[in-house]
Amino acid sequence: MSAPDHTLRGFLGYGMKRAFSAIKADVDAVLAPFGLRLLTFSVLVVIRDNPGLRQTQLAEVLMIERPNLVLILDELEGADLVTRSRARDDRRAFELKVTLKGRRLFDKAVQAVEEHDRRMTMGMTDEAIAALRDALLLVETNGRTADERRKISHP
Amino acid sequence: MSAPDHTLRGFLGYGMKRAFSAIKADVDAVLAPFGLRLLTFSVLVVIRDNPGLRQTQLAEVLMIERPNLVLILDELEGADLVTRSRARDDRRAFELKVTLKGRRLFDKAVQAVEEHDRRMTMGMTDEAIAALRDALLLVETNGRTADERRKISHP
DNA sequence: GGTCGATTGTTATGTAATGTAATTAATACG
DNA sequence: CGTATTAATTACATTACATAACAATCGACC
Repeated sequence: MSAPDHTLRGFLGYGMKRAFSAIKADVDAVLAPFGLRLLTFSVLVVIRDNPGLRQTQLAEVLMIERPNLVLILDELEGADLVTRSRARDDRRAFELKVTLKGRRLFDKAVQAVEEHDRRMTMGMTDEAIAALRDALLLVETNGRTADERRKISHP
Repeated sequence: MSAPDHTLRGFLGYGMKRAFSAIKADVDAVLAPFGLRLLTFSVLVVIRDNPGLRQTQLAEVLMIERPNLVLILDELEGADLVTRSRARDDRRAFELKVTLKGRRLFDKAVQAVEEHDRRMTMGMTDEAIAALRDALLLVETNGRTADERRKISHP
């Protein structure tokens, strides 16, 4: 009687993978008309929130490696959504800002993603949504803690 | 005062990405000593649950494309964990089974992943864990529903 | 009973999202 | 000043996917 993936569904990691893959497909589809995807949108949001941020800091916030940002920023800069300008006090670094065009796109994209979020949480109460957010943060923390432990024991 | 990713954290998709990435890193680390990763472990679990399953059905359960299963099964077969045997009633198809060695590894890996799950949900009540599972399933369903809608309107 | 469309597994190939190592330019500091 | 460090970049590898095309086989139909 049980579904063919009954046992597999018992593991949290698999459930997360399936849920993430579904929500990512939807958010990417929602962002496609703006020429964005989850990753580039995330970059845009963080720069919008922190004008003048440098690439290293941005990479740190997003927990991705610096080299991976280069192409993403090339893309956003090429689309005239963000600018890289050399920092006056440190000529190695670039200060990142969102252009006017980027801000306009950002506003529309945010609206679309908020709508998407509402669709993804359809059928949940506000409390349940808040509980989900809390749970995701806790899992992330627990996962990162385990990761730290690993890096310390195998340095 | 707000964190540099304050706005970004407001979006569910990003929270899911971060949580999934953290839990995946941990489960992969947990499975590494067994020569497995989340993906190969998932395949092993489904075959263990459904002996005689065929590749097409397996791909359907896991929602991955048939070609991508080929290398994974080569890997598991090469490690003597699963067998492919031609189906008697359809000589195009293979029936998949877990070997004795595979079953032994499976038992140990399952224990390790259950322990990992407990670590990832540390700090949550049983009710909160159940609520998280329900929420993930709902998000997955909502995401897939949206996907269907897209495929119907743009066929 | 032979032909043809569909299906099974496979090969070849492409892409997105990650990671590491090495390079260059600029800074920091003893 | 010179040496180590840091910022961004380049080059490259890997993992997890997807699509297209193909050979063998099946099944249905005339």
